[in-house]
Amino acid sequence: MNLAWAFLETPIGLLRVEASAAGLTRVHLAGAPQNEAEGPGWAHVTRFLDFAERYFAGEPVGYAGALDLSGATPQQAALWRYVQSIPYGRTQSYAQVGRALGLHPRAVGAGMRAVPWLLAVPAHRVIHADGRVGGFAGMEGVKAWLLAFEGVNPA
DNA sequence: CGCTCGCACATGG
DNA sequence: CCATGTGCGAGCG
Repeated sequence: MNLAWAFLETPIGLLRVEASAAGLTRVHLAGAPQNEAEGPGWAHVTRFLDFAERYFAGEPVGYAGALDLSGATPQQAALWRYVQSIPYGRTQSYAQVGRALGLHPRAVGAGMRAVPWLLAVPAHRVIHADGRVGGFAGMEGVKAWLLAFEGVNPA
């Protein structure tokens, strides 16, 4: 697959944004920057960069561009699409998401773990039913930072 | 109250 | 096969 990518310095670290012609394929924290690569998905990359810059500037925006779901299972696709609809500054528990989609709470956690896109799919807005932040692929600090940044009560 | 245990689902290593 | 980004109910101090 011919991919395009770019890097963006943000308050939570260096972000690497990657996309195919179908949409974003990955958004994650990278150690060191590499050369950018334009390709079929470049438009998706720039669209995300625009969103990210506004997000970190404090605007209550959400990424509404395309995501490349070619590698996702049906459950993941449904779950991620649902999570993408959770509005800025709001949170929902794993159980709530599970009830909305007919999935076991634990299955929701499993699905969230596999989210390939930081920010594009606001996985950080899904927390424990009792208010605890929960895990975040080994980066709980990032999750807590994002929630605080959006003005969510620390709990 | 607070802590532990067991169970249920889906995914990735 | 096993350990997760969980929730809920039960049991025990």
